[in-house]
Amino acid sequence: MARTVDPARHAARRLRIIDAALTRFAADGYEATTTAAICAEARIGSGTFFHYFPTKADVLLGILELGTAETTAWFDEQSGREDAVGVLRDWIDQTIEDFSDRRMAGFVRAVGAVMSRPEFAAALAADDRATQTGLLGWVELAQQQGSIRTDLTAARLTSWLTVLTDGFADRIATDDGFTAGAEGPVLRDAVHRLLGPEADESGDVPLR
Amino acid sequence: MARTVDPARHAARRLRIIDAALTRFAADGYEATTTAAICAEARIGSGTFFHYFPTKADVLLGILELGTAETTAWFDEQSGREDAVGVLRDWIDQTIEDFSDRRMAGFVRAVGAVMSRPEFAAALAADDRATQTGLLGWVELAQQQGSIRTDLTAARLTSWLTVLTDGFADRIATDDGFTAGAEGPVLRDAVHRLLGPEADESGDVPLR
Amino acid sequence: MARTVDPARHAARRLRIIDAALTRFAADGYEATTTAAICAEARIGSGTFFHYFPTKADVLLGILELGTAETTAWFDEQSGREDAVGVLRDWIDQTIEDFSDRRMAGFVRAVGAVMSRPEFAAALAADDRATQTGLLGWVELAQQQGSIRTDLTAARLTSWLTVLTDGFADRIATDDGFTAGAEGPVLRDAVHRLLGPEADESGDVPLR
Amino acid sequence: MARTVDPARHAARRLRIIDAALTRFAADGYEATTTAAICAEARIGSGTFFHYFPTKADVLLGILELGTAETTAWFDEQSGREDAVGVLRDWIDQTIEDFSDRRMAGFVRAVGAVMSRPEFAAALAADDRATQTGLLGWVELAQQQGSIRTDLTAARLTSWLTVLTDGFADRIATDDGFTAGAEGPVLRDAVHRLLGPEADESGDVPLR
DNA sequence: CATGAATGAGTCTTCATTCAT
DNA sequence: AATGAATGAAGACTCATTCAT
Repeated sequence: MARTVDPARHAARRLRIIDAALTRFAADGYEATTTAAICAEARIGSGTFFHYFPTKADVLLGILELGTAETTAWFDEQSGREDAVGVLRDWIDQTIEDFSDRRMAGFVRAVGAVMSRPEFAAALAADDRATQTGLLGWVELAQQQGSIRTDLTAARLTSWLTVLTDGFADRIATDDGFTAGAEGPVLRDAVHRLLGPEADESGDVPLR
Repeated sequence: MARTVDPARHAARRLRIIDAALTRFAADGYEATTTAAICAEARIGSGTFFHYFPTKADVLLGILELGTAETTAWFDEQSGREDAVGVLRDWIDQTIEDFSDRRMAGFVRAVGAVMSRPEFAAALAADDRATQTGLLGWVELAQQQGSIRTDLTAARLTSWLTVLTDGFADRIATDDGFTAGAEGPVLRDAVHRLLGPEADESGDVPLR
Repeated sequence: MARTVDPARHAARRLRIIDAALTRFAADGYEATTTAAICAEARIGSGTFFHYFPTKADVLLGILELGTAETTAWFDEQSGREDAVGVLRDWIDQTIEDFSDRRMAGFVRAVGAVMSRPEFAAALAADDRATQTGLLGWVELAQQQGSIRTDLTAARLTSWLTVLTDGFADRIATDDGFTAGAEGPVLRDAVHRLLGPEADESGDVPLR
Repeated sequence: MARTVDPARHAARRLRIIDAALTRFAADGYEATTTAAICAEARIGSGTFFHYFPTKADVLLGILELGTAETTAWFDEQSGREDAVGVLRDWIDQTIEDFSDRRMAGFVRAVGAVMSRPEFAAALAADDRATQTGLLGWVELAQQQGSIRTDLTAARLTSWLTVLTDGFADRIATDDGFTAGAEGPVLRDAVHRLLGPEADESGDVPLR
């Protein structure tokens, strides 16, 4: 008789809206996506949407927080491992897998444009921090283990890892001929080259 | 008798609007930028804006076309050179210089979000094509000259060059501590590493 | 569970907007009427207006279509009658009654000015066709029955009936002293005279 | 050496603008006609337009005043004539000729929609008054001469003459198959029938 | 809880008009 | 006198959000 709110049902519906919003944001960008479009994608009424998220901005924040949480969780899972280079390699593989869903690459571009709004800037910064922080420890360890170059600080190397993954996502979003599947191995190789030991002043290397 | 239209004055004013729009787009994104904000930035009335550009979209297209034209012009200037690797090195330097204006990095992110609109997609594709085409010849030449790796096609290598520069721009836009000036040398080194000869199956390289 | 949309309520509201628009169009003309004025007249918010009609033009089209439907319905009701002249007389009476609402006369003038826009031209042509087609059969029958002149084709006579009614509407809209009530009998007489048998070359009739 | 203002040149240019405006108003209606369109039609710059007419409304007023003046002049020319019916017949012929220029019919419809603006209402009323006043004397005289019916006052008959001519113009503007040339004779006949002597209670006339 | 009709603030864009040349 | 670049007030329309059912 008592009306029990089913938390599982609530969470499922929330996720469904988040997924619909992710799809639309990735396809059209945040500003160009109307709440009506999200509702249509999620097959719900507009009233329902605002039951779950007080504003449109909150869905985006919800997505970003989810992403941040996943990143944090992933790194938590790795804790205890000894093979720093292995963790970094697994992280790259994870990134490639994430971007195999083309929506993801599109989404990353889409939200790039809303960084200017403070509400989003904070969430994006938190997301970035989760990745940077998560990586930093392993980069440091890899350096201590002598597995990777030490001429740059661990922090800078970490930033440069994201340079590669962000550029990878950009390219997937831009270029139909560039897919995570086909170019993933090159990404692995590129990271390897980036982290490799500083060159001995050997001879005739290109572009140095 | 009639007042002669001064084309120089017209072009100057047009450029001023383009510059103002670039500033606002970079800061707020395309959609979030109001025409009123562009007018305020350019210190003109709204009527004047639409005197120069029939719609808000046309300013963005104008900016993109300008960029494409500059890219094309730059590669035209290099024609006749023999040192493919030198051209690539200069291109990197040019890119670093471009992104020393932080607006540029912000702008690149900002327009990433509007790719979904066909009108912009075409212009962005043209822009991308100008860069890819411009680079392709030099990458091929460098390969023929034995200066860079040949295990990937010239086209793929070219794409990967833009992976690096796009990621570089993203990072500048995202991370206040990451500047074109400070990280430019690392970009040069990263390109060098990316293009370097395929590794002999030596031994213990990280992440391979 | 879901709230059932009440179609009656929707139709009523739609009609209310149409009525408000008719009032404003008749008073100020189509172009000079702002959507804000229609909303004020209908006591609704601007958003509601566009909820029912996607553009301002669509309200006008809605009004015209309603008029066309009413004309068609009226003629459908007459089908089966034998007294062609009676039908024509009733049509005149109906016209007089319609124009007893001065808004109607004003509205007719108002939309005359927008004929140039193709979207409206089509609707106005359809409206005109409904009247002409509806009348034509009865005019033909009246001719066959020998009740009216036959020196002009039925189609031309039909056109001339609308010359009279259009002119009647114009005059009502133009001249405050000219009302449908007072001049209706003259309209009936004028139609009678127009349709009367061709004059035998008798003698001294004016203006012939 | 002295710059003499050439009044003839000025008047000619003014007329050219009036003619251009008439063309555009007739085609598109007053509100939908932009000053830019008038300038393009007249092959002048926008600045020049406002040299001759302080506002867009003033061109329309200029056109209307010109029409009123022509009407007045026409009736002035007839003064002294004895054949009232002949004058009315000539007036009808003049009307037919005027509407042989389809622009005129379009123009009449076009301005019908702007009656609501007081500035125009006054000019249109003046125009109407010129016609009504001009006709009234001849209608009265024709009645005194026993040439036309006397069961309606001269003023009402005069109004009904314009019902016919207004309706005639409407139909020309509405219906491509209805031209002043082809239907002019019917207009003459219709006026004749309208003004003819009251029917003796003869027999079975239609629609009475 | 779920819905979608209603709302109005905010945007892009048009266009009559001004004014320096 | 003639021009057209510059202006900003005003209008059509969009869309996030509210709330009665």
